Amino acid sequence: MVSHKCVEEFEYKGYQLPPNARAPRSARKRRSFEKKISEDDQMCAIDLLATVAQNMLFENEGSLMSIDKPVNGIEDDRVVTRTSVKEEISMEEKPLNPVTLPVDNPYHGSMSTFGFSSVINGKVENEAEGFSNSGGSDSCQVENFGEDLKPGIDGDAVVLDARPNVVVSLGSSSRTKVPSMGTCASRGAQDDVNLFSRDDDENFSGYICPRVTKKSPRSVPRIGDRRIRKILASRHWKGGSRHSDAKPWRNYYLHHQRSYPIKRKRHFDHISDSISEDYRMRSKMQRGSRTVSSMKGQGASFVSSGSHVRLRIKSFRVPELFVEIPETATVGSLKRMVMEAVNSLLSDGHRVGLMVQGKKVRDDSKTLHQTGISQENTHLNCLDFSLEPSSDTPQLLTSNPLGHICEELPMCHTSSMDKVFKSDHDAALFPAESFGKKTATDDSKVLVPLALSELSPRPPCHKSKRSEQRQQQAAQRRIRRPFSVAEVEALVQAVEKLGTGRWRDVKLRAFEDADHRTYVDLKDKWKTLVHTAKISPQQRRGEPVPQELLNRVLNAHGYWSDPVLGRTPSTSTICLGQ
DNA sequence: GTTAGGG
DNA sequence: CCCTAAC
Repeated sequence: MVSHKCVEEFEYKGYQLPPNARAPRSARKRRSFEKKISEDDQMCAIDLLATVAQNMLFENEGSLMSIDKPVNGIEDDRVVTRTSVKEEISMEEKPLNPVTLPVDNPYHGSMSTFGFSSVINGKVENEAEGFSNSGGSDSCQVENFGEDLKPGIDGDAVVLDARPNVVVSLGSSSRTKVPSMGTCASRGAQDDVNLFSRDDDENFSGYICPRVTKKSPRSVPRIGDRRIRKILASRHWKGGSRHSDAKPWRNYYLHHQRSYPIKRKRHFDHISDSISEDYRMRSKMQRGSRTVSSMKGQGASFVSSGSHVRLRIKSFRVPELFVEIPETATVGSLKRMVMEAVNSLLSDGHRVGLMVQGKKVRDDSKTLHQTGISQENTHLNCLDFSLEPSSDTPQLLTSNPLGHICEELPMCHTSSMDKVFKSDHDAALFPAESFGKKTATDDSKVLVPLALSELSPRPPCHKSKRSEQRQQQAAQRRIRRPFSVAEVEALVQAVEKLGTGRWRDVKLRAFEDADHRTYVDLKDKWKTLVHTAKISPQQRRGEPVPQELLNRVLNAHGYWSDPVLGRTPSTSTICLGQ
């Protein structure tokens, strides 16, 4: 008999011809799915916001930050500092204005004393959505917003690039000085947005110092961090069939329904130390703070009598969060998102990690003294508290259908992006242009990176059905990262070589180190490149792709899509026959 | 896990 | 960029 066999590689005009690679897979027609997102799926920022706020803010003595509330994994016997904090709060701080959050429906605007307002270009924008109507003590100061959130600038969205440090200060009766920390401080002061939230006595302050970077958002955090994505993917996205290595989030980005659920990172059990460090609570032992008398039960081995350590958690940092919000959304909506972000940082579901002089202390049974925390070294700034994900149930996002509030929030879409405080080495791939390119009918959005912990808590929602949970769980969209010309070049070259059906190979070949580019991304980009190449230059958007590249795109596309024409196997091509 | 294609 | 279906 005669065997017919095609050899492995072909080559022609620089194209390498893999076996059976040219003929595109037969087109598959799919039925057009109705939008499956029901009303129930819609989640509004206010849901979580209010819920979380209710959960955490005003428990017990009405302390704004209810550190005192037991957090998962925290045992009374070890959280000395927790108690301390509590005591300090109760001793030093006046209670907040009580806020009534209806138990049956916590979602309806009772965020009074914990609202954000903003001053944009010197103008106070008061939202009318019951957000900061706390008895006249408006609570926000936004300095130097720098730019308006003006709609319709060529379709460009305004990017508020916040590498914020939400700093929550506790335990000071004096006016809270929000410490500048981390990237915030190093970023320069211009165009910062400071959002303060506080009660009448300013006992609490959330601080966000984003930078308005419509021009050069170079400090966008990486979203595609491989490590994170792997964790996420492995833990929660088994069912998804997406880019397996990068599937921490789901898409609930409902263009047409204009309802954008808050997307938050869930927390994951084995988040690494380095991650949890992002949630570090820095505490400084300070002399002169009030006596903390809550070492009960632990005093056994605690050095000499009366040797109390005075701790004060002065602040902690939280990582970033992105809020994508249309320019047409209200200021109140934005504030709500910020609010939600902050709240989510503070609510429970986490445990506290402790580091002493850089070393993690895992043994909860140790005394402070044994651990090296003593009166003598309280002056050392050697204690780090971190918020770590509790190891129990995974984080589930839930929401309740919320008709009318959703209407007030035509579009709100929060996406917690990457690990914060990540290096900026990927930031270059996040050019400003990335936020434009929307059709006239497409609402521009504003990306506001905010602080948010991917340890975001479980909102105390009445999660009823598992399906709901799943839907809520899905809530993260990767940030848009337009391809640079260089990337396009690399892509084109790879496709020329490998063809249009081997995206994984393309990825490996040309984008191996680009964690944020999955092979699906590459495939998608190629798709758009082909389209771009076919339309007139006037219709093109974004950073112009050199015509030469587009020509190559068309060539390669035509070449690889035509199963017969356009290629004349040369060298190693051998079809064995007869 | 990959690939293709619609949204 | 996301999602699903088909491999």
